[in-house]
This record gives sequence, structure tokens and C-alpha cells, in this order.
Amino acid sequence: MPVDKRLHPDDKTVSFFEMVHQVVQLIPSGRVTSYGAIARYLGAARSSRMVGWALNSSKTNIDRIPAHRVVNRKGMLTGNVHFKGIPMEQLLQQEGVSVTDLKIDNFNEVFWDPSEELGLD
DNA sequence: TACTTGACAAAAG
DNA sequence: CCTTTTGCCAAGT
Repeated sequence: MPVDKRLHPDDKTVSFFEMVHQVVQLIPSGRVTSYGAIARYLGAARSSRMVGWALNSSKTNIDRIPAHRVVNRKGMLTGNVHFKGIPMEQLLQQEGVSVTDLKIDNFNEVFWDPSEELGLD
């Protein structure tokens, strides 16, 4: 099933936070994306900062939202400090993502762009 | 209503 | 490559 129509930015019935959560849940295991990529997909290319904040509001609920698959545009695990339990680096490595010093080695290879994978409207 | 917060991004030096 | 500066804007107070 395609992405829920609620992801469309023109639908004000769903908060920006929830739209972010929806997209993050679509990230496949072993792949990662960036805050900016998610923001662009949501039609809010200039709200990349809000994406991370949205994840923060989810209280690092890895069970529901794989926030560890979201990094900044350089592939650095800047959100690691918000993970109380298992650090992002370890979670990613469990999925086969090579990480060194809080930075994804082959970022270009594991990068998953929702705008391309899910299609842009 | 007005001000503050940020898990970012891009550009400049 | 590194640091600083600037633009951003939804949500919380």
C-alpha cells in the first residue's frame, strides 16, 4: 500500500510530528535517511530541524519508531545523545550498517531517500 | 499573542 | 576538513 495520504502536507488534520513518524516507520532495515530528506518528502524542505524534534517527542520509542535510521546529511549519528539505552551506532550495526566514530562509513550506499523510493507527488 | 527551542542544512571563511 | 553564521519554522510555554 502506498504511503498514507495523511503524509501529504496539505492535510492539516495530522500534525507534522505524526507525518514524520509515518515516514520513519517506512525506512527499511539496514538503510538510513536524513532529516532533510524526510522534510523534503513532506513538502517542508526548510523544516529539517523539526524532523529531529519530532523524533525527540517520541521519546526514542525504538519499538514503534526506528529513529536510529535517521541521521544528518553527512551520515553522522547526531541524535545518539538522545538514546538512553542502546546507542544508535550499535542498533545500526545490528542491521548491517557500518559505523565508525558515530558516522556511517558507506552512507552513500545505505542512504534511503523517501522522495525517490516512495515517489514524489 | 509573543518568545524560545532545536536529533538540521547550506554557505562562507 | 573544520568552525561559524544564518535561515528555518512547528510546537511548547
